[in-house]
This record gives sequence, structure tokens and C-alpha cells, in this order.
Amino acid sequence: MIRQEEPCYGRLSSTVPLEPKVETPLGTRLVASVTDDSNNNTMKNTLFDFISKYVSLTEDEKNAILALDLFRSVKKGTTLLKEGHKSQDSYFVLKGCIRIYYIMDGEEKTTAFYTEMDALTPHCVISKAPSEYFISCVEDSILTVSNSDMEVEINSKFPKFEIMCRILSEELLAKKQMDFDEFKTSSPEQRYLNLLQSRPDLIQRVPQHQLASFLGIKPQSLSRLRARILEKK
Amino acid sequence: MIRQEEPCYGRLSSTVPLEPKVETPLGTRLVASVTDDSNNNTMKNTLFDFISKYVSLTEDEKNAILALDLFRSVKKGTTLLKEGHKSQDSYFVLKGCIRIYYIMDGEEKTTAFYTEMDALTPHCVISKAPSEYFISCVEDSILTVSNSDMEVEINSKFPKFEIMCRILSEELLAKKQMDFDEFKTSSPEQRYLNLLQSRPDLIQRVPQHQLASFLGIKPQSLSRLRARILEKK
DNA sequence: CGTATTTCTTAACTTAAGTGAACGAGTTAT
DNA sequence: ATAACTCGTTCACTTAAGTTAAGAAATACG
Repeated sequence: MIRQEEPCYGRLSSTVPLEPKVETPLGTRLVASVTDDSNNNTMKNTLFDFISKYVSLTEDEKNAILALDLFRSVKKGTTLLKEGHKSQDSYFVLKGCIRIYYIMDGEEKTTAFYTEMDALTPHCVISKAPSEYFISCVEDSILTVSNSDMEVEINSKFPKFEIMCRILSEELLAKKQMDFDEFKTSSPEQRYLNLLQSRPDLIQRVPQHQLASFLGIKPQSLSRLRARILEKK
Repeated sequence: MIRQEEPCYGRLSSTVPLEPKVETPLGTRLVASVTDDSNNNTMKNTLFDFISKYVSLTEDEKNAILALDLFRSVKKGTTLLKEGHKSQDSYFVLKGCIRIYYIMDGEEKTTAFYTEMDALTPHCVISKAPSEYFISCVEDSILTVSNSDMEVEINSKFPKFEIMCRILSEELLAKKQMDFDEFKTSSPEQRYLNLLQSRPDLIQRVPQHQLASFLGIKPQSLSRLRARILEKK
């Protein structure tokens, strides 16, 4: 049926020695993965470039962020969050792809993909209740993983971050509403064609059956729909 | 086809004299409506009760908000925002109901309803581009209407508001994702039954054809679906 | 390397939504 | 008062998605 995935985390070029930990209730190990410094620097720049679109940071502020040791490399298939579990972690995708999915009647329903430059604060972090859904890695990925405490700390130290978070959330909310509107007002075929325009990469890098539920249909329907589109041309 | 609606605004018990204005490109009038002080006080309390869930305000801060003269009463049918127009206005519904709708192929597609205690910052305020959609009043309503400048001013004066806006946006974003997920993973019939549970008032106060597009289907399908549900029982 | 598993596609059939049209009830306009 | 219009419902028909099943293609794994 559904393959069980092994959580597997790694600090990215941390100055702190890498210690394998046993942590989750299910006893799955969090293991460090192999990384290199140039990769790490690329990721730092990616993060700071993103932030600079919202606020400009001093060196002190950049160092305060780096001191939080947020970078993690995560293997394809890793489950970051499980249904029924509590979590305080928010994610920012520097490289790779993660997804939200539900298991309903023994079937996976993928509802969202997060790729490069996408930020995700799971609902359970906000509601402080057990999670309704799973989050897992579609590809080997590099993420920042930050918990609520870190954010409270950094926000109170640097009001700039508070502002950035507000602007970012407002933007994402308005965009989510637009995506939702587009979904409601179009047919599965239109949705697929639209995705082909707006996120062509997703169709390449993501399995069809995950794409299908993302489009609100069954895998068989997506297959048929694609065939229909091809013969039209 | 589609009835043209007359914009019609009114300050609520304002200290400023009520001046009818001619303002929109279409030359529609913005007229004051009849209100009374007790109503006004109720609305103030509703607003401050809402805010108090996020931050606690001093009298000074409350007065600073009141000084912005945000309250407006709006008649049923009033168009608050038109497709193609730019706007800086955000809304908070104290009483009544407003909706977002698109006009596609000469047909209205309603994608969202905002009722008591709902906040709405239109996409065009964030994107600073012309609006993709309309916003209009489903019922006679009382709103707060605030523009970006006001928010910048009040946020810089009272960092508390910045924090409140951040928390609120984060909450709304997480909730919107959940609503979107529910929509994607259920059939029109399930969506209707779910709405019956979660927002039973909406089904009473909103016309069926608006509900239909909100549920992502045609009015005929909603009618049929309701009949189907009835005969099942 | 070959076997097992997962993933994708195809097909036949069922079910439900889209379409176009018609009707009655209620509302608005003249 | 009547004509025009909106709104919700119903019906017949079309189209597309859900379901079940089977097989091919790709991938994972021993």
C-alpha cells in the first residue's frame, strides 16, 4: 500500500559536531548527511537574497540568523511531519521540493508542493493542535527549519523580522486566495493547462499520482486528460 | 444580464460632516446612510473585542484607531472594488456580508464570502496592480475600511499593530490552506454538506447561484445536489 | 541480473457535473 | 397593472470524472 518513509535530517556544514539523535516517538533516527562548504555558502546567499527583497540586513543581523543554525539537508522520502503529531517547525525551501499530503481511506491526497523560495508554516504550528496532515520530501532538499521559539526570539531582538514576516504572510495569503479562486473557477483540464504555464517544472519533477490529487482529480483522470490534450493538438 | 450596482458608502456617526462625493470613474455617488450612536458604540466594542484576542490596547491606542475614522455603513449591492481598478483599501466586516466575484464569459463567479469578524486585504492592494476581481456587499453591512497609508502610520506608531497583523495574517494563511485542502479533497456534495456544518448561516443568507460558484459548480448542479441529499434522508 | 513493487496508461462501465431550455414564483421597473 | 427580469428548479442530453480492472513501463531491491 503506502511505503513507510524514514525521517532523515542533516545539519549543513555545521560548526557543531554532528550527533545522530533518536528523537521521534516512532524511534526513527535523525542522521546527518554529507555536505560541503561551497554548497552551504550558496544556500546562505540564497536565503539572504530572498530576505533582501523584504528588508535589508546588517552584518549583525545576518550573523544572528546564522547563529540559529537553521540549514538542514533532507533526503527524498523523509517525513518531516506526521498526522497526529505536534510540531513547532516552519520550513523554507532553499533547494528541492516538499509536499503536504493527507491519508484518507488509505489513499494519499497531495494538496500542496513547496519548491525553491517557498515558505511553509504548517497549520498545526498555528493551531497548536496535532497535525491533520503529513509533510514529506519529494526530492533531496535543503531547507531552513525554524521553530516558534527561535522566531519569537529573533523577532523581539530585531523588529525588522517582525515586519518581514508580516509582509510575507500578507503576500502569501493574497496569493493563496488567488490560487484558490483559479482552482474554483476552472475545470481539471484548465487547471492542468494553467499549471503547465505557471509551474512547468512541477509537472516534470513530481509523480503523476501526486499531481493528480493536487489538481483535485484521480490519477486515471489525469492520464486520460493528458491524452485528450495531446490528440487535440 | 448582470445588474449594475450603485456604490453607496456612509460614515458611521462620524464627527466629520457627511459630504456626498462623486468619485469613481463611472461617476457613481457615495452617499451617507442613516446610523445612530448606540450602533456605532456596538461596532467599536466588536472591533476592540476582536483586537483584544491578539494584543491588549491602551486607551491611547484605542483612541488612535478611532481617530482614523474607519467605520463605514454600506448598502446591499454596493460595489466596493471593481475589476481593473486600483485600490489601497482593506476591509474588516463588523456586521453583514461581502463577497469576491469575477466576471468570466459574462458570468459572475463568486469565490469568497466575508462575514462578521472576517478581514480582507484584496490581492490588488498587495500586488499594486489593477484588481482581477470585484468586491460587493451581499447585505447591508458595517465595515472598517482602512488604506495602506493608515496602516503604515499606525504600525510605525504602535509596534503592537505590526505584531497583530503578522499573527492575524499567519493564522488566516494557515486556515486558507486548510480550506483549500478540504476543497481539493472533496466532491461538490461533500463540500456542500461540510459548509452546512461549518457555516450554516451562509447557506441561509446568500443566493444559491453565488453559493454554487463558491462550491465550484453551476447553480443547476447545486439545485440537483440538494434534491439528491433530501431524497436520501 | 531478475524479481517485486510502484507508477502510469488504457478500457469499459457508472455516476455526476455541464449545457441548453423551459417553467413558475417572486421582484423590479415602467 | 403589466411587462421585464431574476432566481431557483426541473428535464433531457452531453461530457467528463470516478471506479474497477488489467496490463505495460519504470523503478527499487535482493
